[in-house]
Amino acid sequence: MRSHLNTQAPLVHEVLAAVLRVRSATVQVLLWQRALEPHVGRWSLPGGRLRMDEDVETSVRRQLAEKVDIRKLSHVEQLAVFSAPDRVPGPRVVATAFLGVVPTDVDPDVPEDTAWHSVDDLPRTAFDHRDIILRARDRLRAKLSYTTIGSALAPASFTISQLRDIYSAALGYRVSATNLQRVLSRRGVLEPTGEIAPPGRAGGRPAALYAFTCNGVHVTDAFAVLKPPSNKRRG
Amino acid sequence: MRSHLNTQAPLVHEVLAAVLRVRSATVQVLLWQRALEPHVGRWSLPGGRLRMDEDVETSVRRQLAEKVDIRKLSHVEQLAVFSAPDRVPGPRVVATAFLGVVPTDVDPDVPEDTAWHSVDDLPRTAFDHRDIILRARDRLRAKLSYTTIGSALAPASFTISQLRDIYSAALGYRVSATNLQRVLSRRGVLEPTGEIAPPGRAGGRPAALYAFTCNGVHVTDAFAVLKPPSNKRRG
DNA sequence: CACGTTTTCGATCCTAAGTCGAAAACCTGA
DNA sequence: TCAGGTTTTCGACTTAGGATCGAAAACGTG
Repeated sequence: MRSHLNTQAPLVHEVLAAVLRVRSATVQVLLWQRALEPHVGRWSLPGGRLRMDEDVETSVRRQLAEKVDIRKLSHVEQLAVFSAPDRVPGPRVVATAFLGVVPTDVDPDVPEDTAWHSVDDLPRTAFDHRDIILRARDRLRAKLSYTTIGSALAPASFTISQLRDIYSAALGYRVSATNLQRVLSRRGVLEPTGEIAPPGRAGGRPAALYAFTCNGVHVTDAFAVLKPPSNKRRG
Repeated sequence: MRSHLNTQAPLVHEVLAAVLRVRSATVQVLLWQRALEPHVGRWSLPGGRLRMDEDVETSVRRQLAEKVDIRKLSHVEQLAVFSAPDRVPGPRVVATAFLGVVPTDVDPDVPEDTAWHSVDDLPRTAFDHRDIILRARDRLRAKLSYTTIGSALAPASFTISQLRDIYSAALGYRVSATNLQRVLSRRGVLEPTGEIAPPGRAGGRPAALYAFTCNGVHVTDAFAVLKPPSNKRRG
């Protein structure tokens, strides 16, 4: 069955990364503006061609390190394959899309043609990249409920209020600090560092600093849900 | 950046399907035995090369329909990309793996060289196909908790006991019929057909027939978990 | 030092899953 | 026909964990 594998039209495999972070109470994605046709001026996801000696994850990490200055992503995972025959003009290109996450506290230098954009207010995007971005955001939202992917969004140490703001921005609805605190604590993924954050200049009780106990993102054993507030039960 | 895409070494993209079903209280996967080198005699997943005019999902459905007689899979979804440079000998082949599901009641004709194998007791498999199969099983298990993928495993109508056996086999641990009934009913995905199944020849109260209300597999809005019974809470 | 502000913590409510056991409905064989 | 075995079904109870609220704690400022 694999006897004449090389006898067909050429096919290119590229990797693309939707790198997300939370900033200014919104989810942002890293995009760069195309300088060449096709789709000049439109914004597109970083990535590029898969080399022959690397797998897709190695490739996406390399290209992110090369093209934009992001060496310490807090999380990377496969998202999906995008393979519509006409997804890009010209020769066939199949893409493996990734979800990347950067903590709120780091602010990596990015090249001139690169910038963060709010996912809720995207500029004109190239090819099918808009679909990929939205898919990445949905994945992030879903995983906040039953994994420790929140640890990839948050800085190394934080107050519960800060963490609440991060979760709220990522999920798109207000979550309670009390409940977030208890849910994560009960799961055993949150622990106090012992340190205290200085209060804001408006006063207020100084907040305790917390950190995630886990290294890396993993599924919570008995996972449960952080539900949107409102919609009550139905009969 | 995409100026000289065609100037590199050839790359082949294949699609592979781990088609699962529940039978004889086990999860089974459809495999075919290789007749050619490399890996002659080993068992491998159905699939094949991606054509230039189709996306990966179209491709995997076509190849399943061609190579093995499975035209009505109850569910198909992307699993992951497998792309280790040396995953197959010879020219580079990147694979998009799929999870497929067949209901317990249909028994499609399969070619001579093709057979169902228990996932818990696999024969010698080719390339990295064992990893793919196990990944597919894990995905199926996880999704039983928070999606309606059970509707893809089950026949069109069934008794709660039958459904319990299906869930038990797929999950690998005994689930309670009472609880399963209540959980699925509360989610609104289960409804009685009104019909009654004849009792077994050992007697017993005749069981009511049920059916899933949903067409297709989707995530339950407020999803929760079917947890393994035993392990009690920790202090 | 009264007042506004923010965090923190306990108490309570509620949904939904896990468990148990009895009743219902059927068969078979004496 | 009826006693005993079998399987399903249903209700009641327990338990886990998320949602909500309000009071207390701990800080600034005027």
